[in-house]
Amino acid sequence: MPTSTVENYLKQIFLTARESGERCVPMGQVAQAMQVVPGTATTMIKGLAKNGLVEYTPRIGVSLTEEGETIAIQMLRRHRLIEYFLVETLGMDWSEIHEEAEHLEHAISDRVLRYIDAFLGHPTTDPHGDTIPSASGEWKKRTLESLSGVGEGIGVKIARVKDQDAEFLRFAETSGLMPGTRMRIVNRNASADCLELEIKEKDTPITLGMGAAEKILVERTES
Amino acid sequence: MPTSTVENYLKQIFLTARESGERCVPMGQVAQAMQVVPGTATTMIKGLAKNGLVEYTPRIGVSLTEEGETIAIQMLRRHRLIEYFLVETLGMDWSEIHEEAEHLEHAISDRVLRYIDAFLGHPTTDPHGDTIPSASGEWKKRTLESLSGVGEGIGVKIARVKDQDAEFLRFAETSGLMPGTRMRIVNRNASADCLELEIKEKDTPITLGMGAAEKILVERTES
DNA sequence: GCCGCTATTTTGTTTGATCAAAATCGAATT
DNA sequence: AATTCGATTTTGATCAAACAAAATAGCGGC
Repeated sequence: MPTSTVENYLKQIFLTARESGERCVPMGQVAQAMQVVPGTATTMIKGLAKNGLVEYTPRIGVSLTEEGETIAIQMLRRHRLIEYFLVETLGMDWSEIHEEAEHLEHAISDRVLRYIDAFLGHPTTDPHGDTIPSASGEWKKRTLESLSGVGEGIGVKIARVKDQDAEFLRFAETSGLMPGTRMRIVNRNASADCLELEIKEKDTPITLGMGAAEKILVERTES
Repeated sequence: MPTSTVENYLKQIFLTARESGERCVPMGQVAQAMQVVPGTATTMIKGLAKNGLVEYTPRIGVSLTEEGETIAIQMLRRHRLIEYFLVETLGMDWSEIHEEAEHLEHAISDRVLRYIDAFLGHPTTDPHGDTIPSASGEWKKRTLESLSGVGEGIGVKIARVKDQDAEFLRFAETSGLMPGTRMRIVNRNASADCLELEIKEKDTPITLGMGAAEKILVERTES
């Protein structure tokens, strides 16, 4: 059984690779994602390579093997199922669940996870709107675009909120910026670096900086 | 924050002390309860003493300080709340929850535990019939006797099943020997070392060896 | 082609938890 | 009192994960 640290490294490599579009992730980024000094990452990765979980090329970077990727995807599944559970069943606050899930995903056995999955009715997306991989490790992708790139007058539905920062999530929640929310871009002001939104069924429009808008992924509902 | 190993030592000392009625627990018993070699226990306990969680007298044994006891009781609370949750909410099997709870009790944050407690409606006893300490660390004691000591013809209600062994719990469950079950001792045969029981609202009587009967604690319902 | 910057790797330590085996203490038996 | 046995304590080693700081490799600029 991999330790929780190993699981985190694999998950982080997977996420970073997805983010950058590259299969191979340089050591520096691994270290940064894991919040450790570079030397620590090198040592760990050499260990993972010895166990066949990653392929490691010195001075180039690291990529997941089949086996490593399977574990990474399972970790994502755990994380998201747990988030879903904390919000939907226990009624926890959207902004406080990430760190809890981060912890719990390593502690919960497959058995308990199966029961939770069944109890929840096998959900397919978590409260952030991220897809929950199936037990066999597959998931459907969606074509999403960032809110920051959407033009004036376009109607969209929030699909995901990328940020994990509790502060931002609290703000998003109180403003109603959650997955599923439908809205329209009223005004787009590039020089002021902000967007004005009108949330469906609410009257006060919201103004959002581009930095924040970038973190919100949407699907178009009308063009 | 104490590590999970520290928490386990404290819990085990508390439980062993309760069991034996002595405040002070000899090292050998600590080692046995923790399933480590005696030397390991000595080293750990010296560490706990340095942190003010236990009082340690070499060659005599160890006892909990105020602070150590508080932590031990909180661990019991966590353990039992989690067991309750696994059985009542997720519908897990009575025989498989102990080891899960053993694990989870160290992983779940106070915050999540509070939510679980509220979700469950603040229960006061776990599925084994053990009292769940309140958040402030108190609990009511009951006067229980072992089934092995009850005379013929007496009606009793199961209050607790002491064993944690999955095999035994499975047997107990399929036989209907669970907390709350009412029954009567039909026959008591000291030389055959067994008891014959009649469970209320069932017709086939059950025969139980004294070893097993000892693990079942009951309250009298008639005398 | 050499210089120096940055990213990476090496090396040496630390901490927590464990084991194995050797040393030692205490009490019961002779 | 001396002996012996069982329970404890000490000692020395290991393992995983981390850090700090020194060593090094690779690449762009001159």
